[in-house]
Amino acid sequence: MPTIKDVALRAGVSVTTVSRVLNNRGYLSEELKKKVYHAMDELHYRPNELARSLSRSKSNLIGLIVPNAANPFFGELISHIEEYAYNQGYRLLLCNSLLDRKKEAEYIDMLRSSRVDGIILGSHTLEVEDYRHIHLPVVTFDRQISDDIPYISSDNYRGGELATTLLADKGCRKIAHIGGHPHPDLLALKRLDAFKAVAMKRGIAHIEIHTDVDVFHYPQYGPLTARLLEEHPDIDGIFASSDMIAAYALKVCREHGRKIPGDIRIVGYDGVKLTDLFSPSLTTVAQPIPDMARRAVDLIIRQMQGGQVEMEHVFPVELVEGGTA
Amino acid sequence: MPTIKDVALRAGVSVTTVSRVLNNRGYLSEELKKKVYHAMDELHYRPNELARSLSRSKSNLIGLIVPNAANPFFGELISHIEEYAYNQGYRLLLCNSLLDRKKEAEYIDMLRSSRVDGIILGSHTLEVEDYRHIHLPVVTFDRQISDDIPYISSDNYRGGELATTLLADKGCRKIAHIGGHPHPDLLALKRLDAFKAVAMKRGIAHIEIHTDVDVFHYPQYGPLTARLLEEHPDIDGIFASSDMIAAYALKVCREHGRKIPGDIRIVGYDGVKLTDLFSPSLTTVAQPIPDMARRAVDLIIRQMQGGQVEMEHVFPVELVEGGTA
DNA sequence: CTGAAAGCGCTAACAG
DNA sequence: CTGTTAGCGCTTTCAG
Repeated sequence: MPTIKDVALRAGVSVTTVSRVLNNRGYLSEELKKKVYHAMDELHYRPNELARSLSRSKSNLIGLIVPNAANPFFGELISHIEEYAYNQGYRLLLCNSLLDRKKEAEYIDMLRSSRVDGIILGSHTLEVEDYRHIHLPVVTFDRQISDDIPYISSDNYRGGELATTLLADKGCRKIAHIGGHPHPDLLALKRLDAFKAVAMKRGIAHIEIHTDVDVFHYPQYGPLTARLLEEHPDIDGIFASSDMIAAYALKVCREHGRKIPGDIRIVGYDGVKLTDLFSPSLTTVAQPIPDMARRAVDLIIRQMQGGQVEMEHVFPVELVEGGTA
Repeated sequence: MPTIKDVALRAGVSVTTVSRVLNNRGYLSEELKKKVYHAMDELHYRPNELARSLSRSKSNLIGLIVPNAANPFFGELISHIEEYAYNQGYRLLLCNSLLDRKKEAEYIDMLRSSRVDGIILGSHTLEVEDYRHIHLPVVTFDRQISDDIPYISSDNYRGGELATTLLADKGCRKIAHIGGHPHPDLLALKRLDAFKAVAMKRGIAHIEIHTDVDVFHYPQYGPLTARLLEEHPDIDGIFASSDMIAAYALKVCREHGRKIPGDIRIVGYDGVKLTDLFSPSLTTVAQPIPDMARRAVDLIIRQMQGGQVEMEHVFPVELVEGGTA
């Protein structure tokens, strides 16, 4: 593979000059540029980013840790983050933590070794302390790790209000919230808070059920919903903490002979593309995923440049009325 | 950030020695190792992978280009590839081509600049010629680019047979195949071939419809299916070329008042996790995604090591009977 | 405006 | 068995 030296030789200039045209620094006559570019083309030259990164001590790499790329929500997030990062001149190093503490810690180490310029955390199973030692631009999704690490989230409380209010307005008398384990650090918990508050205010019976630990292990939501229906046959509204959970709830309700939305109304959360693939489409509280993805990348870049950044980035949600509520 | 030099100084040895314990090369007394490890710990030392990669001219990076990480099939693929690659000591550089020729070409250039050790192509919109110049271990999914680039696919023809035979066995009299644009290079075309062959043999009326270009632009499958139902109201079986397409077909059929599987039977392809999230679960031809992911990584590694590899890697498919057929 | 040379952090001959 | 030293390919002072 040709190096900058080969190009210099071929173009009859010094490596410094080649480097200059490569980075377009300082004055360079058109003629000179042409000559160098020509040599590059002839040799099929591709600058070695490893060497550049090493020498500049800047890799233009962003690490992204998510629980699982196979999850539709994270799939969309990844897709948008990658796209925007690429447009800003950054490459993406992707990691699936599978919500495993040890693996997540390893990944963080690995990313530091890789000298990424920053880390976007969509998964954060570790303790606050573990994150303080990263010493790198970081931004998290849906968790406030410390007051010097910016976070991005949707307006969870508002989302919970929208969903629950919709159920109430549609006349539900007994509603349930289904979600993952309510870890106190998770901002998604606010969806539940709002659910309770609205139900209370509207004088509606409400119950909450959740998984033990792994929020993203979907098969468990089937039995969970089934149990809900058996123990509370009079349930007529469900607020699921994600669209995937809503989909499972929808399925199980139907299998139990309930008409949706006739007997039971269901509202999801996230607004992933997949929602309109169901029949009827899922009614859901949509997060502006592309905007959030973009913000994540921007925050990494701004921190990298030493800029001061806001710590809270709460994005507005929107109720998308499908046919399940 | 501490360097190997700092560690050497702190441990009272040379950098060579530190490098040796880092790579566990040659004989090293336990005592010496301890000393070095201790120094590393004290300094919170993390070897700089950029420097290592540069010096060894091996990055332990694998580039993965997919059409879109938000697509459930690719989401699962990415997830498995990442997991296996990581276990083998490789990191993943992810790219979304969005099926855009120019972008894909740019990504390939970028990955070469990044000195990835190999490229896994889940997206391949370019001409054969463009790929011959990569000069790097490559493996593709579902497309045979040339006879020296290994490819991975499911047994498309067999899958098409399974799906179509199922429809025939269930008594369908007029069936349709819905898929993306049938690009001749795409191995997925064999699903269609099998569909036609089986339908012919069983004496069943059959038609095929497909999108114009972008296979992964799902919204278009709605209208496409709607048109199908209007022009051929007597359709009683659909073989969709992916689970996502099947999901859209399911939805549209229902919206047109058809009972599934009573009036129309639907079979998908891929076997993504999402299939059992529908009610009823989608009947589909499942590909062994984890095995295929693993093979992709193995093939990159083996080629990298200069090993000779088979060119064809066709994986068995399995009919998964959900409730739509 | 251009080039020589030092250095980014690590590896690997090659000596000792 | 351990250390010296010359790269890996590029950037960036610092002279000229």
